[in-house]
Amino acid sequence: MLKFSKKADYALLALQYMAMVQSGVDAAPRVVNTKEIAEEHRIPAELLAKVLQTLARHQLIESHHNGPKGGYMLAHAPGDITIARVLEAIEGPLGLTDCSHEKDDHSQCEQMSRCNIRTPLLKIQDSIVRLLSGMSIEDMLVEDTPLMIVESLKPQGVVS
Amino acid sequence: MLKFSKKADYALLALQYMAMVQSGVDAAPRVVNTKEIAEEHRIPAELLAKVLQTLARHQLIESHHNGPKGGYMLAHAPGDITIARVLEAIEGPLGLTDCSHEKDDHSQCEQMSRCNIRTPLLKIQDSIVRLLSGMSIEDMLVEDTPLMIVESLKPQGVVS
DNA sequence: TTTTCCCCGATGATTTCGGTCGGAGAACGG
DNA sequence: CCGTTCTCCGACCGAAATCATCGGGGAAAA
Repeated sequence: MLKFSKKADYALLALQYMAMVQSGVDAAPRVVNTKEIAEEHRIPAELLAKVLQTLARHQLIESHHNGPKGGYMLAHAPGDITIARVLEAIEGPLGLTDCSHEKDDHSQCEQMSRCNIRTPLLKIQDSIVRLLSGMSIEDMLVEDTPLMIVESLKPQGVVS
Repeated sequence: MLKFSKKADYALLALQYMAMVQSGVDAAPRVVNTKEIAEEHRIPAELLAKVLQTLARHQLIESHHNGPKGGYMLAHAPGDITIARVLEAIEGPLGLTDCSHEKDDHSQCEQMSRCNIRTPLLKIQDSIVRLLSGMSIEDMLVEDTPLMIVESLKPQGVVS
């Protein structure tokens, strides 16, 4: 459960590789093509191509279709590309429930009035989104990944 | 993305309802049956039944098959039933990637040696699991759900 | 005995996901 | 100048998981 799709994995893999190439020792803004990433990570090139197309359509990377020397480049600084943005580009708006992005009226979900778990789940979802928004591709470059601290505030003192 | 399955939704819904009945104004440890929950929340009874069976098999609730007065009851205090436990019971061990529960050797994933995103993703996963483990069914009973605070620590000062 | 409940298995429909195919445009080599 | 080669791009298709349903069986209460 909570598993990323392979497309999301490939997207993160590719973006991390592109950031590593660009921000690496040679600061030359090189253009990388699909095959290079696919061979580097031993993943099917066709599926990766579709993932990169989606990323380009969402402005996360920019495509240079210049024939044999074409390819992709990051459209933003690695620190500005958050995990949340990548996931939203690949798999649409992220939300735990179907009713995450609906108004409080009962337009869609009939049983919203009887639903007692919507509010708590929205809280959890908000925390996860904030978590994913706090980590960027740049954070995946360093060896020691920044650690996320999560602590829960319980207003009323409940006995554990 | 990151969406819960309907079975997970039904499980949380049912557990919250059972907790509300048990910990409500009448502290009588009443037994609730499948049909009652299904009609209360307007969800298909057959699927809910299977969900409850799964929860019982994982010791989260206990079944009382006492004929017409049979049903289910919480097996633990609502504060001891975390969201993480529920999700694991319904959908198996939770992990962002396929290689979450593998050792560091290359037993399964061929490209693990080339995978530069495994460590960061494991960090994120750990945060999410900690988040889901920090919230219980009891927290879904109160009106104002406890809020989760997430903050990221960036060890080395990176320019934003 | 009849009803009502929990329990388990098998089945079909719907959606998503993973993967593959041909087409259009631009640079390189002759 | 022209064809080849390389790239990106969109449409297509089969496989797999999921959602939902049904039927059979056992046990306890009415």
